Amino acid sequence: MIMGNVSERRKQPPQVGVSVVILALGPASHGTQEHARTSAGSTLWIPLVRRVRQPFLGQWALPGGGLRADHSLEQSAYVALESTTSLHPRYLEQLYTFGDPARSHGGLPMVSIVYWALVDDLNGQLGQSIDDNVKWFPVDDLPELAFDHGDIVDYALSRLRGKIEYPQIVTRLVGERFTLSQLHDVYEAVAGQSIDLANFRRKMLASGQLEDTGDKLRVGRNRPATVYRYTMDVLRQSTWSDARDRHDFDVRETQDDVLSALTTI
Amino acid sequence: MIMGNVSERRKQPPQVGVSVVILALGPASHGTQEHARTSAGSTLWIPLVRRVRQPFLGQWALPGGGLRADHSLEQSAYVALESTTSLHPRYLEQLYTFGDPARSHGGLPMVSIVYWALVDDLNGQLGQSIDDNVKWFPVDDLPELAFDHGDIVDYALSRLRGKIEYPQIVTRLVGERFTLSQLHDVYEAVAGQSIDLANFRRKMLASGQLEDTGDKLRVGRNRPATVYRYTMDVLRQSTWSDARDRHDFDVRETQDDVLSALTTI
DNA sequence: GCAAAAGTGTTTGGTATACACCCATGT
DNA sequence: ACATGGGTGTATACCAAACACTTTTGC
Repeated sequence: MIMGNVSERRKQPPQVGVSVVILALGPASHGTQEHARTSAGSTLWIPLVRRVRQPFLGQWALPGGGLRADHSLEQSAYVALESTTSLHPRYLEQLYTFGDPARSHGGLPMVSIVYWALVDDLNGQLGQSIDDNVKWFPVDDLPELAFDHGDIVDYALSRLRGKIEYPQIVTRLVGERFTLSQLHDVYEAVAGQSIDLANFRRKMLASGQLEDTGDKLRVGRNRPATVYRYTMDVLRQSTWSDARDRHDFDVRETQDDVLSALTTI
Repeated sequence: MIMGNVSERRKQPPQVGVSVVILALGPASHGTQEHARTSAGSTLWIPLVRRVRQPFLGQWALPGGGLRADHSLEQSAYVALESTTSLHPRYLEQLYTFGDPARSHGGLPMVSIVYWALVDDLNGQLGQSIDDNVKWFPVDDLPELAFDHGDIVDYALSRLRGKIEYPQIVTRLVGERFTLSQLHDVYEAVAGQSIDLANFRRKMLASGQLEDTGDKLRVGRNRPATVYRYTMDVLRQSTWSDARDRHDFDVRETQDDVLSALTTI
């Protein structure tokens, strides 16, 4: 697809694509004195792909793909996600659209509509990299990223921190049923700092959002902890203030939407 | 520009454009019993353009325009804004990117990168509509909008409400120098509800963000009010939590950037 | 009994809210 | 003097942080 000379191309619309910041809970990264303070703990991990062309050839970058007129942006992000991790996202939300001409650093001007996603707990999947060009990294020990992708990851993390209160989000990380310690662990992993456990317990229980399942769970050889879940009320209603955040769909539905979109018109 | 038949077109990337939600402070809209409660007050106004083609021909819609590879998204939004209002934005920030195929309602699939902007107080400019196809409306009395633009406006308002605490934002609405009553008026206009003035005063003064200019301002024939401004410290530092919000540039600078972008490469 | 994690109590300080009240000014 | 908006005081309630303490389990 040849596009004429440079001065002609300047008036053209730029390339448009979708990128995804994929986050998952995993074991605490080793060698970080940072997490020696915060209890044993978990950390967030993120998959990156190695670039196979200029610019930034060989550097790590966010997974991404193109747009199609018959896909919603969310569907495009979904496809990009699946093609790199083969995991199903448990949450998917638009982050921001980046379009500064300077960010392409010598490549074609590029507009990236960036999504962020949560996927299942990935314990055990870390070792077996499907592809040599895809690798998971702990967010507190990332390599240098291509383009402005480092900033983008930072932004995704701040967004997650801002939404950790929402049951729809935290549930995707800790699961449907959890002890207060597990929930606490997730909060600390996301916040990146320690949180007083006693106050955390009270705050959570006082919120009225949790209900006792009646079960107990013994992690080590210590006193068993009671297992909680979010109440149906809370999970159903979007307590979220703003309308654009209503993207907590069940992703299996969206897969169907992809199919229906392909057969519509 | 003919693009082949429908099934071919489906695999193409969709059209991409920029739209802008432009907000300005103006007099309270008449005939709204809503604002009888909240003091005399002001309201937010927004300019809309009448559509001159299908779909939604004749309906009111958000101003917008195309993208160019040598413009940043912000610059494109800036151009779209100027061409409809001939006003300079005092604040401009990306809102969201809309791209569901269904939203075009029979038109070509369209991705809209939406910005929201604040412009100067528009008292006096309301009557003299430059163009018959551009008209200002109070946000609490909008007509039915084309596409999903109604939702978009709602979202822009919720975003503004979420950011009213930021000096960079509120300053663009109330000006650099203001009495606490004026500031209070703006807060009420944005929140859409009344706020206890006494507590508002204390909260603002206790924040340490304001400093007395030494001047007094008499609005009617009552006791003169002291004039405040935000401290330089506060205005300089972005106290904002997230990195993507750093778009509180001085727009005059950006105009220069437009020029330099046109002359670069 | 002891270690380790689960779970409770209590104190302290800050902040939001409601509302009564005083002050300065022009007519 | 009095109406009007500017400006202050105060009581209540709630919420977050800090941290000492008790309980339950396996060894």
